[in-house]
Amino acid sequence: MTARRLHQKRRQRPAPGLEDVVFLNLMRTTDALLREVEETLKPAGLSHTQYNVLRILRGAGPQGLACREIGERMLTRDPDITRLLDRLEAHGLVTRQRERTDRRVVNTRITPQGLRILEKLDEPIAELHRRQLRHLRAPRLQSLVRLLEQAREGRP
Amino acid sequence: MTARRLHQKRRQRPAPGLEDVVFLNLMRTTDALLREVEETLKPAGLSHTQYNVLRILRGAGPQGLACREIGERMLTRDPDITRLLDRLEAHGLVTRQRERTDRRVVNTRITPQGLRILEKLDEPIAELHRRQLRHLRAPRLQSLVRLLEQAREGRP
DNA sequence: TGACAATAGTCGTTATAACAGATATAGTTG
DNA sequence: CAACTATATCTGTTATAACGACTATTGTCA
Repeated sequence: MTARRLHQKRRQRPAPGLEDVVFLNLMRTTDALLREVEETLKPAGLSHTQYNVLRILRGAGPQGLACREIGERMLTRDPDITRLLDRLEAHGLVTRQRERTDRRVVNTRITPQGLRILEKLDEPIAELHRRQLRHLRAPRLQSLVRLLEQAREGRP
Repeated sequence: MTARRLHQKRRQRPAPGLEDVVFLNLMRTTDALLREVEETLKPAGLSHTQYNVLRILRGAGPQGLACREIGERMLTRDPDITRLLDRLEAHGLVTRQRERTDRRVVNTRITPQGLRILEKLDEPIAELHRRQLRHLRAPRLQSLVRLLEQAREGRP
């Protein structure tokens, strides 16, 4: 047994388990892909969170959504939807309006300008994702999706 | 063909490709797992980025590392290592010292206190990861790792 | 109805991330 | 060796995220 770099402290730490390796790879891969997405969004002046919210609002259609519902649909939960929407509203990409029936809720809708920005981004983003994952053929992508779903199964 | 919710705008958007679904699931899964990790780190007063850096420094051993090297090893690239280390230094978890041979570089080392904190977290974090992924047996975890590696292949 | 809890969102504050430019030191080359 | 380029880090600034406390409105039930 060669002794090179066997610091006494090191030996005490158990070897990293497979689960830790999964987590590490998840982080690295997500970070790598996300970075390129943000690069693509930068010219439009959107963060990926803002982009995500705009897509949610487009998906919701003309009747709009309440803050809470937006929060529930987001990819990466943000505890402060209010100010996120403030910024989008300041840029004219969404409008807000208090609900008349229940005056607690504020309804948010995407504006035509917001829709235009999204439309201009649709194809570049789809193209990017295709390029990012072009190494993998459909069956592998499907396994990946299935494994990712399973990985977060049994969780609130 | 039923007409319910066929808004004219909707039809124009192409159905989301498989690659988009992969990306969505990556984001969701990473977010879900990371959230619980941060929950576990909170009592120790560390963000996951800080935790990551401490682990890198522990791995580097007593000779320490330069900022740039830390940056290269991080899971999620941070453009401002300086202030991240400032905070860790303020909490007494790392020390910094200008290199004598090359006075441009600043060497950062983890302190005994930093090591103690890490040691207290090692088992809870490993346990969490095991729990998070207990649905999946080793072969699946291995496929997942392989697919994640492939997904970020051919990239800087 | 009137007190109380639940819900929806907002605001103040601090911490951290992102971006751009500045500073100091080291290598390189005519 | 002087000028130039590259490297390593730092600083100023703005934007965003995270955490709590706070307000307004609605629902519930004695």
